Amino acid sequence: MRQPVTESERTHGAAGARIAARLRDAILSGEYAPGARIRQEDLADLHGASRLPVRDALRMLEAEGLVTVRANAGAWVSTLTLADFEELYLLRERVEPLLLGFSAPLLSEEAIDRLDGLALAMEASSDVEEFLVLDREFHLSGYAAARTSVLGDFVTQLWNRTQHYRRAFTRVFRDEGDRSAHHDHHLIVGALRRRDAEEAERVLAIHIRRTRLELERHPEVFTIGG
Amino acid sequence: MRQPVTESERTHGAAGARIAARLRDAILSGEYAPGARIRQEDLADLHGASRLPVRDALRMLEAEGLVTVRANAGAWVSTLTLADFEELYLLRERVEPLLLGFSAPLLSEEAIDRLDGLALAMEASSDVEEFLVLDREFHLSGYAAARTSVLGDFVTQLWNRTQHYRRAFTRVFRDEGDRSAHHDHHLIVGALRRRDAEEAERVLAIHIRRTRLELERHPEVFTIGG
DNA sequence: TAGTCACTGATTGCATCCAAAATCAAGCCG
DNA sequence: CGGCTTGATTTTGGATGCAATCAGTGACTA
Repeated sequence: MRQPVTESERTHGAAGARIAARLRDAILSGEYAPGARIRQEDLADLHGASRLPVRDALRMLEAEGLVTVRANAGAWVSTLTLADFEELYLLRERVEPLLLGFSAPLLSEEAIDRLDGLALAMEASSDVEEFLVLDREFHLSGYAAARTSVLGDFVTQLWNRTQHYRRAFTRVFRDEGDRSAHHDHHLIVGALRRRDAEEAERVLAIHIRRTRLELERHPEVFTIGG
Repeated sequence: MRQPVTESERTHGAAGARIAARLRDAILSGEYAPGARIRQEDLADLHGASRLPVRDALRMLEAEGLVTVRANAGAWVSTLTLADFEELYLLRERVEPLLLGFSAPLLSEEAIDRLDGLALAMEASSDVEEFLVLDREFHLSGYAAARTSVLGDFVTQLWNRTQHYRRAFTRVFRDEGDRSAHHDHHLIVGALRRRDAEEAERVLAIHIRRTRLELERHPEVFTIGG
């Protein structure tokens, strides 16, 4: 009856974890589109391994919601309906402020400076892909100081699941010249700097909600993979 | 580029899923204690299968948080620290009311009658194990009408992860003659019957928070597995 | 005597092979 | 001519065997 030491260790076989990491990046970068078929043997050949660690990798990504597996049929990159997306954003709206509450008091001044820089860089950025990277970096860095065992990973998974769809509708919203997102970001940084975690959480919740509501006016975004 | 039909299908190999289901039940029923070692070959022999579907099962349960796997070392039934438990209850406090909000308007009158019956049965129950079953049934039945794709499963996982520790401290709290939990249950049923979802959500949040706060006064419960 | 190192046993991880299930296309029947 | 059934192909699922890694024990040295 020996205890597993700590959560943060490599929990899986090296090969399986490597393949999972690369496939995850490929999906998040848009290399694999939602709905795309994933064949085990292709991945095995690509990584010079057998199909067994590939199966492990697929199960890991399935657990993260990035991949959908059907018995005796195969694996596909997960797709979201509009309802799914709204559900995930309702979750984000409730969970991310909680995580920020854990992180806020532990953020160093330097970390807050970096968040400020990211917010400014986002405003200056004109490239959608760059904006997506900066936005993700801004939010996840804001949570990075939190010492949680499940919350942090869960939030990252929520971001990963919605990544491709964020890409799709960011192209629409940015052209509309919506400035409120940038405004929110600066409000959050300001609250964090004043060590007013409650205010930061409040603005974050509104920030996430705003995106969801805007999306409801652009349901055509969800004609992507389905 | 063919779509996976629907979420609710068997997504895994039959053998792996069967083993996972039985192991899950064994863990939830307390047959395996937190911190207990799980050997692949034992499970394989027990189910008359090879170690391969067993590994699949372990990965599934790891994804659900019930099992902790370390590379080249083995699998253990997950243990929780007091901080972990509080984190999970903070999550429940935010997520379960959201799920109840999805379910409430879709609950039939018969379903609400059943909830009422469960609440009464809990009050009458003197056996801890029976109480745990009824409590779980009460809550999860209350959410059962929700047509969600991730929220419902997530909440079930939160319940499963905390199951063993609920068992441990329920023995303590019940002896103290705390009646507020029963009071909450009836308030929730009443609100549901009046189709006042907001009130039901509010009471549910308080109900979950109360348990967390009570637990903070009994940290000795967490001397269980580690 | 306490700390370190090497060795042994046990357990997991991966590769190969075979079986089972689903997909897809062609042929058949209504 | 369209829908259904049937068969071949493709792809996944599982069993066995071997290699790699880790835990635990004992002896050796300072």
